[in-house]
Amino acid sequence: MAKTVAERSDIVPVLAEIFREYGFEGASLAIIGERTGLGKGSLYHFFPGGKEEMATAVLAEIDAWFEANIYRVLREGADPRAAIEAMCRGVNGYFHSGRRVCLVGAFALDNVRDRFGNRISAYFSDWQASLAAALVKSGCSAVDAEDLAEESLAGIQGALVLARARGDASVFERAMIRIERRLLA
Amino acid sequence: MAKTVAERSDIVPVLAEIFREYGFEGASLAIIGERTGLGKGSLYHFFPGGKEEMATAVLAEIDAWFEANIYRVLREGADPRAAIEAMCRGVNGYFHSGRRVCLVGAFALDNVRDRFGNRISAYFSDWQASLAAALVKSGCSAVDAEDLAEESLAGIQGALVLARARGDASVFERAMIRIERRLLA
DNA sequence: TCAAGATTTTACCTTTCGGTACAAAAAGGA
DNA sequence: TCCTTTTTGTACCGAAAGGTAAAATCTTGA
Repeated sequence: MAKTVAERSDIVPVLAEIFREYGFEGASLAIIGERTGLGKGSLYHFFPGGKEEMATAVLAEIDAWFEANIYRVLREGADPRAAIEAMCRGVNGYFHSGRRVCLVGAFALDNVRDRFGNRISAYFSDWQASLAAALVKSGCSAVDAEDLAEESLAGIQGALVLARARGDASVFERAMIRIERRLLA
Repeated sequence: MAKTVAERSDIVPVLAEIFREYGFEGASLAIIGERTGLGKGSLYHFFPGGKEEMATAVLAEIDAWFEANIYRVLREGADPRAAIEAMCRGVNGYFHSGRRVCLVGAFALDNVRDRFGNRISAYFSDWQASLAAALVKSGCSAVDAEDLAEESLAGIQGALVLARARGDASVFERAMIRIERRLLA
């Protein structure tokens, strides 16, 4: 197999950032080509399915990152409180303290939701389930854990919306502090 | 002035629903024409500025609705606790208990945010300010009121994202109950 | 009734969209 | 080396996008 000048795995993060900035429909092949430095030929060589396959790859990578860095720690970490703290730190870093948008959330509000419905739904389900698991380990009842996890996820997503709407990332940082405090209470 | 068969004011709500469903870019003139029953000629007669003017009109109408039905009551209502309860009821109705998306929030995450930045930003600022005003009247400190209002708005927006992502409107209803309880505590 | 304005129909324009075809070019292994 | 496979460049396609122009039709007040 020929050595790839540009690996598929190198392109996916660039695609992710493009989709975050322009949305699925707004990310034209012209923009994608420009930002990745790849012509249509190369793009369709790596992603024969076109934009849809690109977005699927991006969502898969996001899913893998959260699974490895957030969900697994929450589910399997020895110290649940430490895992929750790590989640808050990790999430804050991932969203660049509120300056970066959640692609999954943006897709959920967009009309592409139907196309990627399963992945979008799974992203939040997995997150909520693993967070609730950590909360149960730290002494919560199962019902309270589910409820608190759901509230926290909504708080995060909403804070990202608000931060972006007002052009003020500090909204997100304040939200994360509130959420962490409540999760550890 | 000739009697208008279809008033501009009759079209705006239809446009709003279209933008909610398809987003700004996704709402093509073909779809708009089909759903409003108006040809391009009529559309450009009422909205010479094209899609941009349509979206501006929709945002203005949303703003007017919230000002008349939510913000004003919060600011000027005699009983702040009753005003907060009315807000929760009104918001729950407006978003169809979570089955309807917040257009302003969706625009905020979209790449059209820059184009309508002022209106998007004002929507949330006005909401937060009026809610905080009601909280202060009900005994909150100014700082706590701002913080609690911000948290509530984020909770609402996040719940709309989650409800849409999981295709489960009950997420939103649970969130509204939590938020109302906390606002009245 | 009739002129003036408001509204709609129809046809058309340019640009850009996602996607395809295919040949040229690299790259690697034998 | 040379043959195979992988990767890229270029040209092209039909469809759909947003928008324009102007004639035709309808409404209404005088």
